Amino acid sequence: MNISDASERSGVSAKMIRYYESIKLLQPAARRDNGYRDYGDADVSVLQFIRRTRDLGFSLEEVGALLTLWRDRKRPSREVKRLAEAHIADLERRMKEMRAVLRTLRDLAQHCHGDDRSDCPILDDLASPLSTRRAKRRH
Amino acid sequence: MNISDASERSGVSAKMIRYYESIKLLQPAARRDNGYRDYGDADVSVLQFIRRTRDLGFSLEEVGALLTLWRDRKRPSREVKRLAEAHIADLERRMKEMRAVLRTLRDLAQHCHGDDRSDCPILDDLASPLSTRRAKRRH
DNA sequence: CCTTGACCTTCCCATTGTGGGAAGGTGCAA
DNA sequence: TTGCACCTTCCCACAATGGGAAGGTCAAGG
Repeated sequence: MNISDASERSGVSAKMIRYYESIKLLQPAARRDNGYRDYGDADVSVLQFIRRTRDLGFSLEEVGALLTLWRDRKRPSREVKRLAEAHIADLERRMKEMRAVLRTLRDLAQHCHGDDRSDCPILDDLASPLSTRRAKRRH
Repeated sequence: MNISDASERSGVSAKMIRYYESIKLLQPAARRDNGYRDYGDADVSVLQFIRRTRDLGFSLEEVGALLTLWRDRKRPSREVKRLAEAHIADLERRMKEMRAVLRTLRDLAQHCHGDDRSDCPILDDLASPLSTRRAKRRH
């Protein structure tokens, strides 16, 4: 099948399919006489694997590692799990940061009148965060 | 003061200070005779504002808008609040997505032996997500 | 006075993952 | 034959940041 059919079936854009091939995440696709790339069901499966893995937030580098493990019938599941857990830890770290940011933002927004008046605790904080503000003192 | 002092005091790298100037987020800095950029305390304040705003996850475009509002003594706080709340909504949306992803990943990792054996529910799911898997049927 | 090291300047390149679009070839249907 | 929908490669752009080269400047110490 043509690239656009593979794209439709896998949910990966044609552009990205070509890109993945160019960075060697994918084996070079078979070509028809006219130079068109030609895909089979197995290729679509690989593309779906990539799509799913990307959707779970893995980087393309990690996708590559997972693909290799997937293809290796003798892989130790330990390695897959290790990759997954590293990624989980990364997401958890980022979530934690976002939670802290959200807490701050909600707090600031809550205290802002949000009307025609110009005084605004949000801007006040951006200019001089509460966390760094303290009683005046001489240096 | 020189750029590296401004950098140190604001927590914004010299590289980024020049970049912010180049994209017009910052007014062109004053120059000494030798061509060196010259910063004062007010400039450092602006840089700190940017740093803080970036730390809260606003894009440079949003930082620009907030800077403009900050400078405008007659701004309505409504506009600041609107920006903040849009950003909050964005973060909430992303957190929600991440939570869903994390749920899935934790679930998969939990069921993976993580030993020498090759069978692995993580790879199984990537290849064919549970959510799309159903009883065999003919097409 | 000269050297050395720490600054400064601009300019280009790389990153990550994706999309847009141009220029040119191909295949199929009316 | 014409037209349209494909396909190909190639270059550009994005967001925000860092690395590093090539060359100018300044201050301290010999």
